[in-house]
Amino acid sequence: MHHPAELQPERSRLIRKLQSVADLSPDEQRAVFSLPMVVKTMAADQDIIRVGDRPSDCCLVVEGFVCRYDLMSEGKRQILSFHISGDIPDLQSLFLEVMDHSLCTLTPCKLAFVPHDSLRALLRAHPGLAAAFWRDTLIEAAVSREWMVGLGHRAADQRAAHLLCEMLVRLKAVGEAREHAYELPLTQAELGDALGLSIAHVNRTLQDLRAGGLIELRRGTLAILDWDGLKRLAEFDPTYLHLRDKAVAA
Amino acid sequence: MHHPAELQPERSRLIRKLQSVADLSPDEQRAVFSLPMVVKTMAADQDIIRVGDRPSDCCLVVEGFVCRYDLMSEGKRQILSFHISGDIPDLQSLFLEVMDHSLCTLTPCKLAFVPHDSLRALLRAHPGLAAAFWRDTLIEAAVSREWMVGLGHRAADQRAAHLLCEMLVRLKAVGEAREHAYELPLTQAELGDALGLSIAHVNRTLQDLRAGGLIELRRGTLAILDWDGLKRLAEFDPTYLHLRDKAVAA
DNA sequence: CGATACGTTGACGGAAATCAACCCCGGTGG
DNA sequence: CCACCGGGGTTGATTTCCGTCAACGTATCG
Repeated sequence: MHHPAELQPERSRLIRKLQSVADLSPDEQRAVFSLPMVVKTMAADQDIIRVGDRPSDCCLVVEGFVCRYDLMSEGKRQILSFHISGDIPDLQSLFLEVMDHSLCTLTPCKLAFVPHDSLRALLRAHPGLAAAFWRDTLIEAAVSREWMVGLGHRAADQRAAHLLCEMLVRLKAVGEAREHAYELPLTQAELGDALGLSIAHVNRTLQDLRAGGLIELRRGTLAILDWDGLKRLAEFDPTYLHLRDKAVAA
Repeated sequence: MHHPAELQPERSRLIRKLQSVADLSPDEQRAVFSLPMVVKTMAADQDIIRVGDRPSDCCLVVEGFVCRYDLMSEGKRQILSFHISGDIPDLQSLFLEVMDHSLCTLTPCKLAFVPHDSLRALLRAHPGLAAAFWRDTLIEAAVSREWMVGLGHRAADQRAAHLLCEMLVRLKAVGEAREHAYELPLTQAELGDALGLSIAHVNRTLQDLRAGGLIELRRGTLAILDWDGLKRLAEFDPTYLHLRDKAVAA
């Protein structure tokens, strides 16, 4: 039986992502191709799962931007991570019954839902895949730590610059970015919720980056004009993303 | 062959910790008891592993406080997590070759080093243990996210209060705390590096908490005088720690 | 006993929050 | 067709939390 990639866009996104993180054997790739999944499209700003839910599926992002977030009293929102094509942001629900944060779409999205049972069977049958997924959750944890460093100790412009660097490298790793440009369909309010900054200050910060000739950001498209300058400002070192292909980090 | 717990303090700390997170069968416990490990004592403020290292062992904390940290330019330090008896703070090195942060002792410590090979063999032979360890790494990630919320959006006193709540629950889960008191042998500088605050402000913040009748903190011993008040201030909800024994979270 | 590390306190400054307009643009409907 | 609306972006004035700096207190230890 054949599973040509062009007929299996969901599964091939997942494989492309896993390949950026670990080395999959042909056998393992085939196993991923036979994972059952239900594809669903969602509008922007819709919750996928909420705090307290006990999901029985995992959600694979096929197209669009998704984020984890947590709400606090007084309506403040902290965005905990951004997720792109190939990510499974709630993989943790395989092992932690109840969600300790929510998941929502930031743009219109194509999502694919995989039953926990099928995933568990896959991991049991293919230890190499289990290792790859585990590795991926560890990388996500590393990204969280890097964000902590930013929130704790970096100034606003460094923090923003670091996020822009990170997204470029991650998007390139799954082939969703050009050399020094990519689609970043986020509002300044969303950036602020991720960076721990007010809307007003995000605005001023982005203008500083523009004024410094580092970036251009209009209508959801980011162009990095001075990659070295941006990296230097952010003190960006992609090691923490633990990507397999070192070329990507150039 | 018998392995009485009192003769195997290192392994029993590990088991106690894993039991707080997952349910181990007698067989799995026995397997953990036969893990080879080399015990080592270290003074306070010593690096265990550094950024860039490629360790071939994992480090189990038997006694003492350990932290992960990352340094920035201008000597700023962000503490990324605290680790206590039973934790394996560098378990990730099983899957991520190169360290993206450092690990150091905060107090004199007893540490036990387990070769990667032995751990890998253990996980291969006991899928239930693999699940328990995976679950534990996911919980650590959840703790990081909770810290992100604090660093991004909580005021200094809430942030400090939240940390104190978290440490109580974690220490109680492994039997290292009394009802509302525990040893917290951290300097204000270390608290500041974790909370993203300057030394001066940590001092003021702790005095606010004292003045509010919430805590008493002297010579490394913390007494929580008003647990409900502290939880309320911190908006502390222990769900994110995903502990098995709900009683602990009271 | 002085050395050193940790804790405490105050004065001052700055980065970012808050509050409040205002602009621009695409969509919608009368 | 234009008026209106709402979401997103921009800007300025003011405030506040927290950092920085500097001094001083206090305890532990060789």
